[in-house]
Amino acid sequence: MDILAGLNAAQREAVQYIKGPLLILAGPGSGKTRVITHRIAYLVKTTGVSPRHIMAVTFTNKAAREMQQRLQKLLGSLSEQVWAGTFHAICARILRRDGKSLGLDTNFVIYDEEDQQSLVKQCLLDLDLDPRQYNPQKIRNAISQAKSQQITHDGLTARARSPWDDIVCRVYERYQEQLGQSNAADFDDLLMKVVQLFEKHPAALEKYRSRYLHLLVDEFQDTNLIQYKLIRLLGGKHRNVCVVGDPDQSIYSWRFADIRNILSFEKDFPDARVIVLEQNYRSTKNILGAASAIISANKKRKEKDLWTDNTEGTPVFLVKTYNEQEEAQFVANEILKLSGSDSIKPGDCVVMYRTNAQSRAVEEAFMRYGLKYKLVGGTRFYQRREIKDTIAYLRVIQNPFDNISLSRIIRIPGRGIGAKTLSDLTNWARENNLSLFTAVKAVNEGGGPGFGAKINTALAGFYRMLNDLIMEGQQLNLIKLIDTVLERSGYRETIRGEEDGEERWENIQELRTVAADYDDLPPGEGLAPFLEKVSLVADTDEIESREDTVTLITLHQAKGLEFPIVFIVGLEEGLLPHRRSMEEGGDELEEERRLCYVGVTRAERNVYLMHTVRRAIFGMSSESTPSRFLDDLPEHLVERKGMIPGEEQPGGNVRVRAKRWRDEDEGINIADLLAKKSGLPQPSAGLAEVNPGDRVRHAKFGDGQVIGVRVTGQDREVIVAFEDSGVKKLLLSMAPLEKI
DNA sequence: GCAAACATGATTTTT
DNA sequence: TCATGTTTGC
Repeated sequence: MDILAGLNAAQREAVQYIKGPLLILAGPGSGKTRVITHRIAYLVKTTGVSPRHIMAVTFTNKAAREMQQRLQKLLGSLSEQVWAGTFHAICARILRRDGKSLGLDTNFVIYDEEDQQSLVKQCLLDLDLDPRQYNPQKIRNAISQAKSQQITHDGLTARARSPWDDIVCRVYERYQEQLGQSNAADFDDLLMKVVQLFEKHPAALEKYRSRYLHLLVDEFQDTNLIQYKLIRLLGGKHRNVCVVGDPDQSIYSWRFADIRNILSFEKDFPDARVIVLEQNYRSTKNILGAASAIISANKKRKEKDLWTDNTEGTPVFLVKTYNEQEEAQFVANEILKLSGSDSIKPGDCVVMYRTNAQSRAVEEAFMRYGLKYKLVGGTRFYQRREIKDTIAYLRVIQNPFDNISLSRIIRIPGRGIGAKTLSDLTNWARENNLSLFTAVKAVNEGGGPGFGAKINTALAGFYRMLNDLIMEGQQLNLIKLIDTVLERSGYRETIRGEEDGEERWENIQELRTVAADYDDLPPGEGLAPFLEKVSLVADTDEIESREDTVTLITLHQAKGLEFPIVFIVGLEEGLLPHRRSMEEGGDELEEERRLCYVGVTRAERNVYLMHTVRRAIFGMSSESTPSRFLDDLPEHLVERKGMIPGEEQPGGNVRVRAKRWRDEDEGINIADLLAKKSGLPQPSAGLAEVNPGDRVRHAKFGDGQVIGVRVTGQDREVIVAFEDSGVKKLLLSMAPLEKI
């Protein structure tokens, strides 16, 4: 197979330029992944580089997996020798192997954000600081930010400028101490410690440098300082570093991604070749034009000239609806319409939004319309309480000094050990500089802070159970171990008795399925790799896409995906751009704009940019203003739908508004058919022509005059001033009203 | 120690 | 509005 076949000139150049630093600026839909994988294949097949000498770094497991799969197709089994992984997975592996000199034992646990937060809270308590006064979340974030720049506790102390900084520093110090005692590393540590390792131990660095002679980095615009440092260290000698990214798609600065890394790259590698991939293979001309218009308004930006050979396509639809219910209803209606008349299926459609809360209205409408949907994100699998609990048990078995996991499971299920006991125990452990596990052991041996007989018995039972499980952990295969843990701890019984216990239990069974991959390993040896896997994986493998299922997703998560039909809802000031990014400086606003750009550039055929007149936020409905991003759309690329300016009437002329997207549709209205068939209330149906000023008669209240009409969800609320019964609010669909 | 009342504050979330 | 964490009463 010819590796270069089907590549355009720029792509080909990027594939063939293999010696020395290379920066690829890849516009959306420009075949970026193709270039990376073909480049690797080219290195191996054409220039004879051993796949063992290639490392490819990604941000997500999904990206790593996809890369691996595509390499498999190009290279066959040779592809397995390429080290393709996420920053965190790669670093974790390096630390397991070589982290001893940094005080990390090979079986260290990896703390996720929730664990980090618990630890911060504990540290605050240890330091006699009130967690309500000093927000643990903010402190966690500050520590994470410091680590992302390789600023140690000492370094942070040196630059502390305010009382708040001092608090952060004190917590940071204790926090690191506690991580050490628990033989734990948080996500940031994985990176920071590898950099420390390489800086302190040149031999270790040399080992990896001489092994991985070709380095590729995907989504380079999302790297933070420490990640870039790592790349420089690993690639600094052979300088065969290829980074691929798009500054216009940088949307993770709040995770400390630093767009300046792209500039630094050109400074640190002055001889770097820069290749820009500008041809787009994904979208129509109109969509690309709209996207370019939006992103061009950013000031701090490298100009890129995207173009496409694709057709012009339909205009970008600019849709205005009254509120979020009608917005969602429009989406549902449109999807049904498209899938009736066009070659489009619901599975080709995606609804994107800025905040997760916005999915609600969409879900409700989809349920009414009988549309299947898949919500991406939400409460993620490994974040679920029952999953975290189960994993915490397993972690303690693997590493009893893991204080955070131990304090999680000691009270669950209830075994007569409560908050008070736990805090006494924790304090005693702290005073004696012991781990929680050792403290429990001490109580069992007649020491400890001195509890009553009842608590002593409870703790003794807990300690015995843990010991048994630790022992048996050595002798059981993973699945048997998990079953034993759930049974012996009483967790199974407890969880199944709870509300939605069955669902939770099924989730645990799902975890057990993941464990099946490690069940064939010899007794005792499956646990460690299993825990590694679940610590570094944010989600279960994606459910395969189905033809009949619409995807609901945040704009952030949509990066890297593509769909024929894209709906972006809530393009309103305060939502997109989000109000929190409007407060200060232009930088965050520019990022919001990039977010919008990412959304639009996901589309292949159609884009619907939607906004409302009123939207409920935190339960309170208020007027909304169309997003400033919409102002930048050139009129000739746009077609308006929904409420058309100039045609609306003050007071809310319901009929005209509803008509717009229902009656102009040629052909049958599938939604109506569906609704009738299923016997569900027909959305937005039965709209009587009622306007303020009309005289009406009510069966009970008598005659009156309509003084207002308001849209509420699917219905209209009519306010009528009755001659005899006073002012009443009535639902148009329910009230026995007739016009007189 | 635990359940129910109460207060609070609420983007985005690759690992 | 609603989910989460904290206080309160048994």
